[in-house]
Amino acid sequence: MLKPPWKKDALKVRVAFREALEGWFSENGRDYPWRRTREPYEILISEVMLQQTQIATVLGRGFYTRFLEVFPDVHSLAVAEDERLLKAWEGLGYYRRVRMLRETARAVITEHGGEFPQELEKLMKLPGVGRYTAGALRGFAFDLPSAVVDGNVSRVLSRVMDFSDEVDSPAGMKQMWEWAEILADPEHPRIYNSALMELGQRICRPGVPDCLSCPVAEFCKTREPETLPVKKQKTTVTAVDEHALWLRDRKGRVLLHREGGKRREGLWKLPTREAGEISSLPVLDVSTYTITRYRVTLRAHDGAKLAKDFPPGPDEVWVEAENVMSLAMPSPFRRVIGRLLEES
DNA sequence: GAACCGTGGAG
DNA sequence: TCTCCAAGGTT
Repeated sequence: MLKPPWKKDALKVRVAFREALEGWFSENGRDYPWRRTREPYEILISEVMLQQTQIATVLGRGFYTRFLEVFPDVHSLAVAEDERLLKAWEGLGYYRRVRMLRETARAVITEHGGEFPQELEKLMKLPGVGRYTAGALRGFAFDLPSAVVDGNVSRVLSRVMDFSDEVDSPAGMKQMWEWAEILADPEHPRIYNSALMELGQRICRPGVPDCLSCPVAEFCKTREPETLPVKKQKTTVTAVDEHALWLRDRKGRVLLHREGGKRREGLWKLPTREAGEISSLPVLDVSTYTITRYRVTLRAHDGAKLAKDFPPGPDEVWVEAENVMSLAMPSPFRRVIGRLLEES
């Protein structure tokens, strides 16, 4: 599968590639908090936080440090209550991740005697830990041989190997992992994996990469890096309307809805209704947000004119105004509720 | 295999 | 305003 310059003297070329990459990293690698620890628990928290989330978001808003202060080890996380758990994750999105983190903490305790396993297969059985995160844990925490493929790595590899098929199809991912395994450095897993990912983040960027600064440019086969990687066409965005209710009782309490279901259980929002039920009520606030393939226009309607004995629906409860903002909410609702509370 | 799951920054 | 997409995983 390998082509020039990778075909001839394959082993020698691989070693040279690793050395160039690791040499660059040793001079230019950045200092992140999760690179200062070898605690698998702390590494895991960082990896899960960083899934589909930029480093600047995790670092800039203090999520990582704060989470570890609240939940410093698997034991504290294993017994975390929903409210505190979700509050520590509020603003990061993908709230199921933190729920699975708690499940993983419990599994480490009950199935592994409180210590993280080191085998890839056992790591991948932990909830929310897939092939990438398992490989990252092995490499970063234990410095054991491992390959990683994330968005950075697949971009780097697609360019280095001039791979113009879709990288995010099952076949494309299979190819990425194959190359990642071949190229991985069994002797310096931690440094090599860090270097490869940071190269993708800072040099081999999306769009137009900084090839003049690239330490492995001589190994790179593509002539058109800006055209790679090729990704599957995304589904079109659909516009939808969401009608929420802003309702306060005589004591000033606010009616909120606590979500059920597996994915969003425990997150608080304004009660929502079908358009026909409340769309004629005055609109207090209009905002838009995007969730998966929907662009949502969220209207908060004034429920003051509804019957006084308006019956709350299931999972809808009155919350003291001063407690509202301390609940964990999806960001769009948090913003709306914050605005409406200030106005009144 | 496709859909789903959040959010904020960059261009 | 709009699109892309970021240290992915689950269903």
